[in-house]
Amino acid sequence: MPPITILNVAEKPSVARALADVFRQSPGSIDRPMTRGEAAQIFACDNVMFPSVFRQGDGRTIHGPDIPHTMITTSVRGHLASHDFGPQYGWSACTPSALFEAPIQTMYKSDMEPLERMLLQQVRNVQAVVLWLDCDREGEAISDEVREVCLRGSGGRLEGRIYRAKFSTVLTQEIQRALRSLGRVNDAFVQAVQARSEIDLRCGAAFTRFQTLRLQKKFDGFDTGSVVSYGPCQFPTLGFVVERWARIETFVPEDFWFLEMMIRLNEDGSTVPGVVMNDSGGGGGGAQRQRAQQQGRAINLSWRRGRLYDRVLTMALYESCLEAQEAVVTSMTGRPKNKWRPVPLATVELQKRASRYLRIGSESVMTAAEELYNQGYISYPRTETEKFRPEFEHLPLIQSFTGVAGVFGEYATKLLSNNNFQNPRLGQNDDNAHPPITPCKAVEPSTISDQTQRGIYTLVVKHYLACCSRDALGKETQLTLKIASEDFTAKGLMILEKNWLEIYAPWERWSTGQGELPRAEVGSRITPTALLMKDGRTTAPTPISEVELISLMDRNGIGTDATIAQHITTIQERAYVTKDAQQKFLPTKLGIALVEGYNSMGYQLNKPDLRREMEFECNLVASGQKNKGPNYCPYIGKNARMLQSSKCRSPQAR
DNA sequence: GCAAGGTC
Repeated sequence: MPPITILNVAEKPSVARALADVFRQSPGSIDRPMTRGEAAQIFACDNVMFPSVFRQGDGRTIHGPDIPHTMITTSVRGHLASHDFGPQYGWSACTPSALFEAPIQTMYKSDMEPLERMLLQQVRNVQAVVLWLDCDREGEAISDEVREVCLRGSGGRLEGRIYRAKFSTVLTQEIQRALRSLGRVNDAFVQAVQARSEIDLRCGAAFTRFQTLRLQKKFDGFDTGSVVSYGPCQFPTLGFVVERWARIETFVPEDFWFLEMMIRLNEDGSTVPGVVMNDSGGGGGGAQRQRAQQQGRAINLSWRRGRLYDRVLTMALYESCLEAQEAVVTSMTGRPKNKWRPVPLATVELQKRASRYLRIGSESVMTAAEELYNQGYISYPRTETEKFRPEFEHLPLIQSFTGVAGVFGEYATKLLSNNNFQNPRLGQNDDNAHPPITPCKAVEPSTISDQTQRGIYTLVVKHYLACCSRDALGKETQLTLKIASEDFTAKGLMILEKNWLEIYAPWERWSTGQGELPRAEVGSRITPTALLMKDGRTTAPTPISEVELISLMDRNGIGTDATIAQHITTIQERAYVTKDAQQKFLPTKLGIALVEGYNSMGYQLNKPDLRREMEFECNLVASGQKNKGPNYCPYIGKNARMLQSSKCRSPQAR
């Protein structure tokens, strides 16, 4: 087979650049100057030794021997196509529920048109196309969009010559492997994404119009400029905020009682003698107790039962303890305890940690991270990956930090000496498209002028160095005493080696409680210096924090790592929730009214279940068990029926 | 004037 020209298309410029670098490194290849079109960079390289790609008569893809190809490499920027209803389905042109049936048009928005033109032009001169879009479901759908444009541009000439590469990292070996095992676009994945997209558009637009128009009609002076939007992700997000608020509103405080014990022990573990509990002050007891109270170390023990909501019962137990006078040491344990270093950093965890440590909102985190990524400070910031590939070279990266002044330099130097470096732990998730979020450039944070970016960069570096460190080591001692029928315990920790906690200070600490406890002998008797019955009252939960909100969304599959922050911003922009001075979220009247309005009609739209059901259905489509046919979606049916139901038609009557 | 998903 003669040498051919192959067009390689990536999902984003960074991957295109990395791919082009791999092609360039092929021995004997001849690099052509990069052209920068109006839409994207286009890299060209002649004489690249790679497997020849072609299709057999039966449609199967096989690879031929390595022969020199010309590789043209470029990228799109996410989705090429967008979808909307036609002009005849404008706001005033139809009833909202008509949107469940209305035809949907595919178009290329103005910012994507130049990319479309570029692809149309490039395919004229190539004999094959390889799609290097991210290897996730959304990437498959974008592959389909690119494929469609390429077929159109080639007038069908490239039919059967458009291939899908499956790769998880842009490294020479992986790219060669991918070229030897080229496949086709997975149509089931594409259908699943299209189904999800169509449902989101139909439901979102229909309900948004319904709510907006209905509320405008119903309330005088309703701000006509604002939209009362509904979305399958924004609504459950609002639901989490309202749910917490409702728990606070309906909270009823409860009284509780508990016992507390204090003892004194000498550091060698021996008991402090002569302490009389419950002493009335008569005789020599008072002076004796005073002396004893200055000896040894005071240790607080907490009640094994925690708390009781029954005063009389607590009182009875308390009295039995007072009567018993003496406590017996029932166990004394000391065991090594480690505090594990974190797993490599993914997007959602970055957002949570930035909120917790730096009080930066998730949307600002992503803006700053994006900017840091564009300037080459950190790796791609939108990833689920929590494990490094085995070939990742940690030592050179850590080495690059040894030259940085300040804590980074000092810690990196330490990490490289005395075998301190440890390969990072493997987290659970992997999007098979990107590495975990990692620093790419070693600098002193003070050289970054933007405060938010500086904070995020510092966090990424500290987290990475912590990942490459040893676990923190400690020794935990636990002392248990029994008095009458009741058990009391005290825990103490001694930190032996801080390791990763050293670089993660001051954000991460390890509470040592009362420090290492003196070793008391099992069976020895101790008279407490105090035994108290205390009371307390349960307090209402606080409004939901951003960290909690992100966790709930993540756990319930509301949004993705790249969109969670956007949904949180949306419900603020729509004036459904506000953020208070403590960075906690409270629903507005409008937000509460929307959730409770649907609830009172019997529709739990605030719950994440609807989204989960829909994702489940889409998974069936992705695995080929279901079709995205005309009647593919009970979700749409359910929602259409709801909007057409009498409850939604005449809310005034209710 | 609507969604959520990519990416910048």
